[in-house]
Amino acid sequence: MPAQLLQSHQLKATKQRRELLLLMQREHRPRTAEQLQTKLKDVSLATVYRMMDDFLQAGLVNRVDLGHGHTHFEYADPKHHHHHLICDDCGRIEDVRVPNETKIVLSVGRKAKFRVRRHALEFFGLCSRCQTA
Amino acid sequence: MPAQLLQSHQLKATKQRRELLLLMQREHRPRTAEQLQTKLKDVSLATVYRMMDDFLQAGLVNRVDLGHGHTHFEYADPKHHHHHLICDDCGRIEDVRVPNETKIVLSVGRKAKFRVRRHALEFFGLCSRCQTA
DNA sequence: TTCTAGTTGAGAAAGATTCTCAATTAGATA
DNA sequence: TATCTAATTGAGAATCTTTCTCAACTAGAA
Ligand SMILES: [Mn+2]
Ligand SMILES: [Mn+2]
Ligand SMILES: [Zn+2]
Ligand SMILES: [Zn+2]
Repeated sequence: MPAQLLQSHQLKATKQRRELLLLMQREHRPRTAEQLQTKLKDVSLATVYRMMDDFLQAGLVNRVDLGHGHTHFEYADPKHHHHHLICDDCGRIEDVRVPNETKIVLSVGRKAKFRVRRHALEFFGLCSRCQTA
Repeated sequence: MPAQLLQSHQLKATKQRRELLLLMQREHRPRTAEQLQTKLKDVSLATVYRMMDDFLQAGLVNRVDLGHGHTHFEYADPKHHHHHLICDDCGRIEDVRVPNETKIVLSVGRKAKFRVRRHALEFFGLCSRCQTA
């Protein structure tokens, strides 16, 4: 599947790209370039970053800023669009869906005459466990 | 005003902090540490970063990720909470308010039993000028 | 099988942010 | 007002993340 998905975006289906895309589909969690490289073995870190640029352009992955000082990447499954709740205390990351998000985004864009192509949204605070503690 | 605002947050009202806070209140636009330092003169870049940490903790400023590879900071005026529309083409940045945002954020937090303390939201795409061109 | 534009590895380079530590200072106290 | 001390700052080194360079390699077209 990764091979065809890559080619449908005009990307050569190299071994490295197929492996990275498959890995990200399996993980479906925000990961740093370094974390991904570790699980890939035999792929240069520079190549991970380069592939990530390609995937971002193709819309296959999203950039996620968890406020850790380095970028995280996550597979962009259009069927499971979501955002994140990030605990300031324990660092736990939960996925969350925002009701009526599509409508909200469309209305914001329409009002400003801005064609919204993508958006980034994260919530920071205290997860349920850390609130009680 | 900056002096009292600082002290109300348990921050010593040093010359550097007063100047930086005043500058950010005037600019009310996302700025990098370096851009701010340039306008301050006689303040070390390390100090700008340190003050930014203090201000972030106090909730006086927000971190803004415009996707430029470095962090921007913006004065957090509670009376003018807003987000940004960032043009992929020309880089223009527009402020935008999201209707019923407070309600949406509260409902997301309630549903997940997560105490949301802050959130980051940016929209990327094409501004009105770049759509026609 | 051949050809070539696109891709990759390895390490250097570039940038951004943090750290170290001696010198300075805000503001509490006498 | 003068003194004292913990907090803050400047300068540059250090660290960390991301990008760049360029020679070697390969996907996929012919
Ligand atoms: Mn997720
Ligand atoms: Mn703004
Ligand atoms: Zn937590
Ligand atoms: Zn534009």
